[in-house]
Amino acid sequence: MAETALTPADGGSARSDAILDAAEQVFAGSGYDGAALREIARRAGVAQGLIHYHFDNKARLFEKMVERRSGQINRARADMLDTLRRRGPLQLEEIVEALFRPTIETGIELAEDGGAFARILVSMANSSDPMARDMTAKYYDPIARDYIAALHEAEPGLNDADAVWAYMFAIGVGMTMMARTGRPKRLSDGLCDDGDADAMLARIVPFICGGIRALTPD
Amino acid sequence: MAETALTPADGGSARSDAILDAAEQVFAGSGYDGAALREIARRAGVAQGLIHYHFDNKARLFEKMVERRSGQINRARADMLDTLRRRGPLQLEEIVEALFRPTIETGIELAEDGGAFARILVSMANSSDPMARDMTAKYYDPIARDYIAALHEAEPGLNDADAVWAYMFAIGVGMTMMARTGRPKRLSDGLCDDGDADAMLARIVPFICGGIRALTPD
DNA sequence: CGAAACTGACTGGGCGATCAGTCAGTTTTC
DNA sequence: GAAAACTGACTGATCGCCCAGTCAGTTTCG
Repeated sequence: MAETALTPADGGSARSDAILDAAEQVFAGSGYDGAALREIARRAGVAQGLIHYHFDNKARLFEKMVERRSGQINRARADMLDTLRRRGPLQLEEIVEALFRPTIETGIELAEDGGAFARILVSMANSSDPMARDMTAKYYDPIARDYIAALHEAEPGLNDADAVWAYMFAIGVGMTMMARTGRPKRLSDGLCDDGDADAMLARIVPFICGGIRALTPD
Repeated sequence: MAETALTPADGGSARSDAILDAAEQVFAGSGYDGAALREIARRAGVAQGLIHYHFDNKARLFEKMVERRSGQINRARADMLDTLRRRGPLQLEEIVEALFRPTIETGIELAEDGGAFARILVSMANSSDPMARDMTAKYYDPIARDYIAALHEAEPGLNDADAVWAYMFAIGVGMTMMARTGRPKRLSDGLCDDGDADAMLARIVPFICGGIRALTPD
């Protein structure tokens, strides 16, 4: 199918997806409160009422958007961890790589996505408001527990509390990569580019692994 | 002076400060777009119009609020770095400690502050919107460059780009501490408490230093 | 046909901003 | 030294705008 405007003939789900895509862009650009449903409808090429028809209200639209992408991402993360486990004893570097790669690669197939969902994730992860907390708990805590367990396997010296801290700190470092603020470029006078996910990952993985090993008593 | 309501007789600056204090709480709780000037005025015990009289508009109020606290914090950070330098060759652990302590300690003298400004900082640091970017650049980039230079002194093997990455990653880890999402407690079934800044700092410092040393060729 | 998908005008409410007016002090005037 | 002029801080009613959400009516589909 070519890049033409969607019509009802394409079925409800195609236009639902168009709304979710637009929502991702607008929420990423303006934040939850700053985003306007009118703008989302405009970008999706759809009447505003259709958003309410498919998703009821703004909060549910946001949740469905998170549910869709986090589902893709976390399935990939779980698969990678599974593959690594079958391949042999878990290595710290592999775990950390598997932790981030699905997030930075999801959405890339969409033209000019610009890591929109990753930026939404960043603001969710750092927010203390109830909606963000509940959605993080619902969609990201289960996979987090898997990765914490994996850290434990790779570094048996790590105690229970420190494995959780290690995971939290790793996520914190990962946010630096996902937020795409342009600050590294500014601070390094052009040397560092936070738009190049692969280059960043090559620095982030050793940093996090070094950090975790520093928490582990020999 | 006792804890009575402020009146115009106390002079404009006392009530200006009350507005800035209230703004800190409300912006921290609801974000920039979610915060209502009406609510800020109510908390400050002041007419809404007074906010516009003193600060013109919402954006300028936000900036003045950031200016005030970041001034206190970054003066303390610069002083600590200065003291360390005079004491002898810079140690990585000392630098990282000096990087975060002023932020977590500022505002604590205010009763029940709850780290409001720190939470505002977190959302600013991770946001890619122009206002956040400009304010980070204006109020935080200068001190960031000082600390990047300090990392260079403590770890001469670190190249220019990696020193910037190291700083960015360190800030990312620090965000975990400032955001106060309650997630560590949830993921550890109560073991980890992100409300205890000192306990967190004791884990964060070795983690970051281990990470930086992993980036440094021997 | 009936049901599902969809439209767009509309509503009520909350928002940031405006502004005429009040008032306690301070300065100027005679 | 007292009346007059002026100042800066402050209030609260109000304005126009934009928002999320509603709904009666229309189109499309099987």
